[in-house]
Amino acid sequence: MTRTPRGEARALLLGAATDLIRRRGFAGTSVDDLCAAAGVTKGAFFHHFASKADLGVAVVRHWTETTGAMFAAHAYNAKPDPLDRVFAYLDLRRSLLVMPIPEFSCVAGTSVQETFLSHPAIRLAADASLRSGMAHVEAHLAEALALHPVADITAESLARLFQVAVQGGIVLAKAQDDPAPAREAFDHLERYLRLLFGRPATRGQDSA
Amino acid sequence: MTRTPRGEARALLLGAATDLIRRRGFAGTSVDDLCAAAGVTKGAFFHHFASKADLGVAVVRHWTETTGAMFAAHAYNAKPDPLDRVFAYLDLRRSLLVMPIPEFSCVAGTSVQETFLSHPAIRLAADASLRSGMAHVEAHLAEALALHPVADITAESLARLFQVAVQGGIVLAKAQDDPAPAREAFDHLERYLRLLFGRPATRGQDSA
DNA sequence: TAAGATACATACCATTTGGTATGTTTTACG
DNA sequence: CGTAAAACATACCAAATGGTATGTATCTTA
Repeated sequence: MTRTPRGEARALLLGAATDLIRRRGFAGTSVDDLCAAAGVTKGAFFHHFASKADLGVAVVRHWTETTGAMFAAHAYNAKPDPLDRVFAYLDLRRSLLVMPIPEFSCVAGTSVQETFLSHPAIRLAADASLRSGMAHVEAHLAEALALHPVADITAESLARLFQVAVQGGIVLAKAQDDPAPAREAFDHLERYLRLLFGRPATRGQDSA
Repeated sequence: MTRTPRGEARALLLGAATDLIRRRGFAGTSVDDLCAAAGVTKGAFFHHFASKADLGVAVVRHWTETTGAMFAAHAYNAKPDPLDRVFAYLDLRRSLLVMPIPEFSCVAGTSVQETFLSHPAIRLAADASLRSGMAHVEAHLAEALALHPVADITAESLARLFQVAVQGGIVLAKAQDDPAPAREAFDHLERYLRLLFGRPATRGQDSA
């Protein structure tokens, strides 16, 4: 039986925490659960994290970095038209919904629901995480608005609406045990954008 | 010191649970916490509820009934035009956002995030709760669509979008410690509806 | 190569957890 | 009135909880 190589305990714990928090939430996941899932001992846990709350902050930050890198690295960022990039981003988000629900649910969104009062540090990390996700779309939206201004609409405001659709979609998907409402939320968001920007769907390229 | 009158322990526990779950989540709230907040002993708790999970199901159901009654009783339901009722409902939801965040956050939405895998009964109750909320708007939306059909749009689908906006708005509000993103989500939703139904905002009656 | 320093593992602890066993008091009702 | 069943309260328990104390192996670096 291969011992877990030295120096990886922290990464293993962050990975396990990402998984378990998405399944059971922060309070619903014990330190022992984390250690067992990561295949490390409690000594390793408290060597790397001062407390469970400290781990919570670290996971949310780690989650922010990994997901941010994933979206930043994607091919659609090369599209010339900014609004095309926005729609491609929506396509990407829709494509993620084929995975099991825990795998597309959001660590930051789940954590902040339970910890926004009890663990301010986690709340702040979650806030930064959601803002980071918004910033990605906001950049494309700002360019699109520069090319085609829309009255009373800012890129930040629309970016926040994206996050609302993401987070709300996850809640509905969990409740219904079905990703359909999340997908549908993105469809409505796309339709809203097409109405705002005056760009009707091209036949065959809209929601498949 | 007045002893808590007989026969009210269950109601007190449901009230305390509603409050505490919105603040700390389901797993983050202990049975002792509940009893202390309700001013009741553990004996009373386990007399009325077989387990903590059982209490969870009961709170979500209780929450569904009370909020459902609140919306059903509201004055705007008497407006003649169904789309006016939809916008009035949005106004009502916006007006709720002046309360502290825990008081407008959703018991069902918060609970289902952490329990959708571990407690199927709670998940089902939360699903029913969210569906109940949707059904309310859906009725008005169906009438509005009957008067003014919109291509590829159903009342159910739009009602789900309302829930997505509600739940997503709560998540963002918690993360930012500010109800503004929730309000903004409703503003966008209203704008989307006005675009779909071809009813521009009347000067002075739109979002204040 | 000696010597910290880092990265773990093991064993343990006080407290909290959900839950139970067993009372006592109040109410419904024949 | 008597009696049974609710509606609680009190006391208790085994397990799980977050956290600590202390040990040991590995790595770095002078």
